[in-house]
Amino acid sequence: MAGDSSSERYRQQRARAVEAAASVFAHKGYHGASTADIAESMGIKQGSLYYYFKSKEEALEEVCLLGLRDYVHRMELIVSNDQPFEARLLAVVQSHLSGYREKNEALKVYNDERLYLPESRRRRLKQQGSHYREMLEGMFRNALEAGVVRRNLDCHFAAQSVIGICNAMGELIVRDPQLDLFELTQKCTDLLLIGLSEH
Amino acid sequence: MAGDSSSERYRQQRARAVEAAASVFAHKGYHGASTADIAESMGIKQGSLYYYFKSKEEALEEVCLLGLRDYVHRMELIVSNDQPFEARLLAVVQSHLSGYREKNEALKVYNDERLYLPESRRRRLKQQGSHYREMLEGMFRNALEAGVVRRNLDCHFAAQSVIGICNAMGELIVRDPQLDLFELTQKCTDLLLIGLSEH
Amino acid sequence: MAGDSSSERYRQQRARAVEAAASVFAHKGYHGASTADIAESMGIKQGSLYYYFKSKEEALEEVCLLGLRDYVHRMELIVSNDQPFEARLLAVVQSHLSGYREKNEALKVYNDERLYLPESRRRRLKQQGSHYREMLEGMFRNALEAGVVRRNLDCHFAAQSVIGICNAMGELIVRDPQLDLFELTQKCTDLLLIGLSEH
Amino acid sequence: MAGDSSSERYRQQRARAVEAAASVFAHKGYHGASTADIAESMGIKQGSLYYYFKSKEEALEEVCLLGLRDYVHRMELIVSNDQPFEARLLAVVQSHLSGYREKNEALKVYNDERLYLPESRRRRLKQQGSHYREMLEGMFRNALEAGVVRRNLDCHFAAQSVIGICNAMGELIVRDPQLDLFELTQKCTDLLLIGLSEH
DNA sequence: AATGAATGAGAGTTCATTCAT
DNA sequence: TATGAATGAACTCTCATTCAT
Repeated sequence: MAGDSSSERYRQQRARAVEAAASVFAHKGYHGASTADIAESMGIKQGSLYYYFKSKEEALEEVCLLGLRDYVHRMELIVSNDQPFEARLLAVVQSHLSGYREKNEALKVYNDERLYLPESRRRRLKQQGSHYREMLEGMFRNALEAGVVRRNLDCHFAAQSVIGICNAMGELIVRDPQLDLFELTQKCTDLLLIGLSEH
Repeated sequence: MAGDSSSERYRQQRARAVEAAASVFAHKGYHGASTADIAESMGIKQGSLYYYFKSKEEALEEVCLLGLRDYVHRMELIVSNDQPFEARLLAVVQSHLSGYREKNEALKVYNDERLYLPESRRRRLKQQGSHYREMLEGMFRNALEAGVVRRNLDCHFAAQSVIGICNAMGELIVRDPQLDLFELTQKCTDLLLIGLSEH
Repeated sequence: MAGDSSSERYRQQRARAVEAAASVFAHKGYHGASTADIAESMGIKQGSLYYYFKSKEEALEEVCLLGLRDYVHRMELIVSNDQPFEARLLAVVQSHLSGYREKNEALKVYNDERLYLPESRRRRLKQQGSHYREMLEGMFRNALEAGVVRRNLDCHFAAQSVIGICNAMGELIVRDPQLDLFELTQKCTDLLLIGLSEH
Repeated sequence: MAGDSSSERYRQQRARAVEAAASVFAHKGYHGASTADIAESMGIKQGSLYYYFKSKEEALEEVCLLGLRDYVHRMELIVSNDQPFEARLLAVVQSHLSGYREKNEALKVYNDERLYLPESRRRRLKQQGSHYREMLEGMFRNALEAGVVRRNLDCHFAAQSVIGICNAMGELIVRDPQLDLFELTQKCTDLLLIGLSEH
């Protein structure tokens, strides 16, 4: 009745495992978290975790992948849209910041812990991550051609700054669940567009 | 003869130990680094480290403190100076970014690893850290009164953004030792002051 | 209709399980092999193995028993036959060596791994194993009475030697599937009968 | 006073560790033995074992190396000696059999467990092991030229047989500490030289 | 001031085993 | 008859820490 019950259950539980790992890694860091923590957080015993992951490292990789997935996907939507630069930038910031709320902690883990993955595992991540930054850079290059950003703008630097600011806000967002994301998004976009000074 | 030779030597070695710990923590993270790593990096044996630190945790605390010390001190100098806002902001950014180069890796450790300290140990750090942010906020409030920044500016957010952008650049700086700090400082300050857009 | 189908199937599958275990134990050793290895080797899942064995230990016992069964049986045939000593010895060697090929790996497992069985389980094996050696010893005693072997021969030692040489060859046989068993059998028998020296 | 005390102690303890490992592996097999068993057998705690070995595998390698060392060395002496073939063969057998007594269990471990070492680690062993068999083979080739062994003798097979018989006796020797090695050596040599039959 | 040796707690991982389905 | 899921004990290995010297 309920569909492919056999592997369906597995997929569900594995998804739960990834989320549990995301949450634990986000709060304790990769090395600070134990597999027992993860297991407990999803209500199974430590050894059982290995039914879903071959290793702790694989768990980290999955979490990072999850963190990136929607994030990259949304960027693709934004870039393929036909809106003015300012609107796009707002969308980027909004997507990034809201990521910290919804997609709970996986994105934070990607930002903070991905370096603990061995080079081999990081490759897939890098592709997606670079893709993201390149799309952002491309957006700035378009804006440059359109004359809506400063002529001397270093697009690589600009992309990095957007990401940097958003990440800095991530700390605040995760720590304070009451924070008004709408307002924060505005402020970030304003800062990026017109800076802090009076005209 | 040559001064208080016995305890002088101790102070020197202990300073070396803190630096060694800073370097190792910066590269491997607190949990990823072992006391053996630290000892080796300063040319002594694992056990000997405990002559200088009571525990690994204490080492982390010392590193964080070191990371903050000059950083805060330089901010105090900047704030007490009588220069225009733009020059001060530039000085802040410059101080922050150059910190990643000179003051070795202690600042990076403070940023990335301080959360692994238990609440009790974090108190002293918080004082200094808050002090820093408050000085920065104060700087913005002064600028607000002087009318050189936007009337609706959220000073707390502004301070956070400055720190966030600088931290984001830290990644780049640590990774690429050839990077031109002067140029980067300019770009950051420009971004913060006038944003990315044309006018 | 086609016979007692239900339990017939069971018997077949169980036989397959014993053979699978034999193969895996022979290649990886008892402790080096996992129940998952065995299950995989017969195309079922780990848990299903317990439908055929109560424990891994029981599997080892069954394998050893299998390894001995035909081996002992053939010895019985040889001993009950009315041939001259030389022919009988040849037959023994042939039976032993070909055992490594045909009766797959169960005999090798008996030789190498039986010691991991607890005393209680080893009892049945010992009976059969001793029986084998005693038949061989008896063969030598007959030959001694018949005057076809050296007068001072220690029959116990002789039996042990036959087994020892054959086992040593077992390594070669299992490792090299091309090896000519007929030739090897000749060589072993020659060695045992006339030694290595010129007359 | 007592020599290079610092590393001397270490060397001694490490030697004890190798012997302890030899003994435990010999009785329980590599996979059946735990590092806790080894540690306990030398009176230290499990973790401390890793002060002497980087891994359990390294321990196995060291044991095998130890098992081979004297064994190979004695063969070198025998081969370089200028004695008649019969005397040399006796010496080989004697050396091999007595190895099971004196050099305690390391040789047995080499024989039974070396296959559990990964290819990379086995290389050094193989050199020594092959060296041994080749020296033995060479001895037979010399005897062949001198006409003291059968003209049609397969020297490789002969060498393997010597080793095989001796190993088979090893089981007996280890199990029965009272066994008269001198007598057993004679019997083995006789068997190898003149076989079991009357003339 | 520094070290070698040891410790013990805890980590990640494997695995024989169980059991509802 | 067979499986997927889970368990818990055992195992190898790491590491912060201690201490006699």
